[in-house]
Amino acid sequence: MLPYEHFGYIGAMTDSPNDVTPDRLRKADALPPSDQHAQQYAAVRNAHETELLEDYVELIADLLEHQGEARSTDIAARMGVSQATVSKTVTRLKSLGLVSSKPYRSLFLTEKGEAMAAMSHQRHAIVLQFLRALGVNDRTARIDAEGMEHHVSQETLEIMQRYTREQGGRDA
Amino acid sequence: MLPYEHFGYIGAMTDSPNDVTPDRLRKADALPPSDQHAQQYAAVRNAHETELLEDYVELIADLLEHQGEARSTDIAARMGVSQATVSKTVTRLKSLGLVSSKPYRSLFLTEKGEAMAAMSHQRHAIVLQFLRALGVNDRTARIDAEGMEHHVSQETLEIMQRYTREQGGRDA
DNA sequence: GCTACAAGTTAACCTTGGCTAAAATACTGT
DNA sequence: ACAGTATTTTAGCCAAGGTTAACTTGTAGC
Repeated sequence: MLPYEHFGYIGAMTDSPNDVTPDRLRKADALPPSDQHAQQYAAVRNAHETELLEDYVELIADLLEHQGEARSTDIAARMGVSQATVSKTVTRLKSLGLVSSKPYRSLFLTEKGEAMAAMSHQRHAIVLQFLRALGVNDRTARIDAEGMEHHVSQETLEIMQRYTREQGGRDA
Repeated sequence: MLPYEHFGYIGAMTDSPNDVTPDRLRKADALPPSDQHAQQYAAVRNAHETELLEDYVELIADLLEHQGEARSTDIAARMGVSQATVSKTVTRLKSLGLVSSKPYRSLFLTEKGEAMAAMSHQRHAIVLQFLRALGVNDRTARIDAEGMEHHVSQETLEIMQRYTREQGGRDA
């Protein structure tokens, strides 16, 4: 079954009397020019390519920090994936120069990997904190942040950070 | 080259003196229990499965509305992808009962497809308007919305909608 | 009504990210 | 030290989403 089939959204929101969309937003309904549109999709496809890599590297960094080592069993458990899959992906991470390890041994990050992990971690944290500052429930915020983090631009991140700061200050 | 390599983010944000994260957020640093963590990733993988399908139906609906017909050339151009790819994906959409068409003819949405498109379109609009209400530049907002929309939960969507409403009212 | 070009399809290939099952290596306890 | 268990890797499978190149179908113009 496809997700939307049990996602009772339409009835709840269509033709809502609360639609106060200002006119300046109505233009959202027009199609952008083809080439710009294509670039939008390209950006998403592009993000997808690095998503998984970032997730791995981020997780490895977390494991190294919190448990002292990053074993593929743990990664498999945390990612909810088989160890074989982890092994294959790690091979790819190595070939990209993000991870290093000797066969059958625990994993480490290269400098490049650490840079990526740090960036990823920050982005993740900013998005998560932003969602919580907005008032999203912790559990939901974590799930949304995991999915959203790879698609949030630098510009938006900065705005989120500013918002969180102001909001955090307000109820502190 | 990987995207993060030209994304000068770390220097700008690490150890910022503006880190006023309240203590209640510090726990974000701890790893969640393995099984919960796994569910987060599973949710993301799940979203990925329907993402492309949603993008297609949404685009087809837009084309039907704005140009009267949805031809695969246009889809290919707007998605920035070859026609062969569109053809293959459309075959999949048909087998899922989302799209209908006779060979070599223009595409239509089934009821199921329309339902999905409507939901997708609303979600997209909410996220896009939210980002703009936050103060994100239009162009950036479009790109971010395209990527984020599939990862935003019902709960967060409602909060975004509320925020947009309040914010929209404020400067109207 | 035929010819030429545009649009759609099919075939053959690639990479990624899953899986299971089996083999190789490392670790642990007696 | 070595037997048994746990971990990691490898092999072989699959589907999705891309590609190019070749083929089919549709449509316009003369």
